[in-house]
Amino acid sequence: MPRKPEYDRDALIAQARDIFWRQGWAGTSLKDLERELKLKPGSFYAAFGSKDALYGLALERYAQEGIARLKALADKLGPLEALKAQPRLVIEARDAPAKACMLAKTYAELQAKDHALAEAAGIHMAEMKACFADLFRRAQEAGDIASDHDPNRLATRYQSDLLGLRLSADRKDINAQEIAADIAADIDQL
Amino acid sequence: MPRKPEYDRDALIAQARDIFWRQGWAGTSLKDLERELKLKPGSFYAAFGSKDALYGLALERYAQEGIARLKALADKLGPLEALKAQPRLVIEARDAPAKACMLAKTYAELQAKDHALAEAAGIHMAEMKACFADLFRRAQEAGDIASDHDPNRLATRYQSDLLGLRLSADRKDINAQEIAADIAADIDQL
DNA sequence: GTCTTTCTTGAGTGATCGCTCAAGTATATA
DNA sequence: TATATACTTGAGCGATCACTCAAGAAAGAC
Repeated sequence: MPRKPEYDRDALIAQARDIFWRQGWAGTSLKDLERELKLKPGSFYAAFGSKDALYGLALERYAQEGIARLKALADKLGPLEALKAQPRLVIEARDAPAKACMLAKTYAELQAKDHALAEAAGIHMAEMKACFADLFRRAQEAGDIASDHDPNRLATRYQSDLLGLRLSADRKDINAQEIAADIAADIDQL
Repeated sequence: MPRKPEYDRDALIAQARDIFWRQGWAGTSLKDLERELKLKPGSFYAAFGSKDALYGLALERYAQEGIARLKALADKLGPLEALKAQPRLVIEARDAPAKACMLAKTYAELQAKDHALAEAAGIHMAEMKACFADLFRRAQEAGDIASDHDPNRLATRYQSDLLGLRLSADRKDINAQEIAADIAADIDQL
């Protein structure tokens, strides 16, 4: 009976994710979103409810796609090679709005205020860490990594290194390729 | 002839640094600063000129003290042991308003907008990186690190690892002590 | 004490923030 | 074609943003 929306909700969430990813939470105003998503305030609020709600959707999308990409990589290369390839891949993504991780940026920006979005980012980072731990565990089972390492500890260090790499990759005076190569080389030493 | 200000400018800058460090640039309003620094708007603007100007002073103070602390540590322990101790020290600082590096937080928050403060943060990070490179070079000269490594590359990776460590240290589900120990252990492998 | 200079105070500036809502418009059903 | 049901539009809401400025208070110079 009624008319259908003119926008593609999924595409708008992806677009919002890129804007938030680049500019952060406070750095993105509703004016920015309205202009980029081509939505008037009324449509925006009918579609998403609030700026925070849309940010939450964008964050969830970001995390889901990140995990899906990692799992696809592991299916293709196996756990060890996936872990070695990931550092290079995350900084080489040409169409990404920023090198730094959106989860880390969100957490860093909003944690001090105990914002719900910071908590959500933390949960997503923990999920990602669990994925890394799983890959390390499987690499051990495959005999590619010595069994005397704790996979959770390896994953924690690995994720920390990736966050640092991605932060550094946004700087012009940094050769991120070298860092990525060094992180990958560390995995071969295990 | 005139009257003297009632505030201690240096102390105010240090206090502002802690607030900005914790809450970020957009996350800190002038109301926040006025309340914490106990300055009315008039006095605030007479003393510092603008929110950005004070942030710049706070950032410079942060960077200077960080470098001074590192150099003092190197004087006390020597270059190799200083590099090994630094990861543990930065996350153990109990009175710090945040574990994450203020330079990195500033850069991540403001880089997308080409804000002058992001550029300043980038310059300070480059200075810090140069300090690390100097320590690696001296550790090589002392025979503590194999001479076939490029000290600049070691410094880049080391700084990246430290940034990741400090970001991770603000999370509750992370054992930052273990990451710090692993970073220190890596240096012994060189 | 008087004057001069500076600091302190806080009401108030215009701009922007996230957000609301009533009116207008388009479309699927009857 | 008529009606019901959404979607679209944009003026405008109160709150907060960074910031200003005129008036009052305090302290050294004389």
